Amino acid sequence: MAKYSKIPEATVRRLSNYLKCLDELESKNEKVVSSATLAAMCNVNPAQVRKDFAYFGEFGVRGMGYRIKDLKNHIKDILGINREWRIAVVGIGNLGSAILVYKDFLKQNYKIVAAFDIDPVGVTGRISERLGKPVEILHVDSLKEVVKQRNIEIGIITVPPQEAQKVADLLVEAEVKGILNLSPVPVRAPEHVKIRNLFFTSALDSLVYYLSK
Amino acid sequence: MAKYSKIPEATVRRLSNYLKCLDELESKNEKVVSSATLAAMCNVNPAQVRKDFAYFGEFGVRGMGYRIKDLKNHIKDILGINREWRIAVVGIGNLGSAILVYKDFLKQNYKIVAAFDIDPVGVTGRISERLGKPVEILHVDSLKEVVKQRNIEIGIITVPPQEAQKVADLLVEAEVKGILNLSPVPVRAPEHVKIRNLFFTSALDSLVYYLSK
DNA sequence: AAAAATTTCTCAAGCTTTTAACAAAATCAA
DNA sequence: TTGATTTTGTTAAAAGCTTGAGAAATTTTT
Repeated sequence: MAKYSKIPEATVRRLSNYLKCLDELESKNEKVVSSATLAAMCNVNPAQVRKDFAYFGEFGVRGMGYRIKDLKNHIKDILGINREWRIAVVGIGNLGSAILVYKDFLKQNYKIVAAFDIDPVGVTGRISERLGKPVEILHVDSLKEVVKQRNIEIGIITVPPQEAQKVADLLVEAEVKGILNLSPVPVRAPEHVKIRNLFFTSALDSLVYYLSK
Repeated sequence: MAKYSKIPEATVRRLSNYLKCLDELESKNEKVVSSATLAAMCNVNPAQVRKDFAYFGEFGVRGMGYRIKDLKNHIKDILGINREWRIAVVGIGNLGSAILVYKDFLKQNYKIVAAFDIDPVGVTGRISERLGKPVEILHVDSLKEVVKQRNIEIGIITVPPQEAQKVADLLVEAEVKGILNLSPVPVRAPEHVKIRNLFFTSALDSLVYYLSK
């Protein structure tokens, strides 16, 4: 991991993607995969696949390919997702509650260990009803305290746009390390807190750009 | 628009982002913005901002900057979002219903004109109750027919992973032009149908990669 | 009206990323 | 065991993207 000083951001994105494709292969009981096959699944160049892995070591077997189980572990190690990450969701509206019960998180090492809203009582009934079991939703006022108590490192923002920055500030104050913002406005934080803004409309915008030609 | 043959994908992503920041400026009653200011808001280099626009024409005024209103229109023209895009959402579970009522789509020219589920009756009650108004949810069996009737060009997939590819195939058959896949597995389609896979866990993966160092 | 200041636009240099090509190593077949 | 085949890992070339610097145009100041 010292051989290369800088890893392209695109490589990181692709690693996460390879992982998804490896899951797919594994579910089809494949044991081994070549860079060519994986590349085809991910719409990238086979040389790219090999190069992406080469940044971090030698994971393959020449003449054979990559053992899927091993490769998955290597990628998880690289990404840092071979351990549990404790997450808080802030804003339990439609999107927030969708995230709360999002099955895919459970399979990963992402664990939602707290949910906050400005109206926990009003919201709790609605959510619990929908889930068929009670979910503990706390008032945002307790965010700082609870985030620290529960060792939460990541916050997911699913509040309305006008509240998004305020919540981001709260999360920063509570000393989370990273923020995933799903509200439709960009939020900002000091250098030491990493932010990912994920906008549905941006995904559509870029899709539409390519449709329009 | 003939000066440059190929536009970097990163430029397209940034254009969509500039738009978000311009909205923000406009809401603060700003009329004009310089590449320096916009760059700072978007965490990019000012030269990058100017270059991104230069691909498509001359939108600025020297010594002054960019008129926000004009610039927004230019960007919308470039992206192709200055007209209405008609969308179908398939899979009205938690995430699907969140998307259905997602306020940000309404403000854009993205219009959800159909919703499908495998169990429209069971789901309708739940959704309508939550929205306080009845929402028409159709059976997936009618997808092809309705997509054509209603001139739908984009499909959003929010079904469980094991159904995702099937739904993608259905949408392709119904001749949509593009697909936004929010299910947690990659879906594939023939060349002529554009796909955007948007995975929550991928956003977290890349966030975590940078947190782990 | 002229000078100073500002800011875009353009060009080219510099840097990064991707791709191709090939040597090296392992597997597979005879 | 040997030879043929496969497929990785590596290097270097090619392509692509970002950035800096300066000319050109506009605004602001004097």
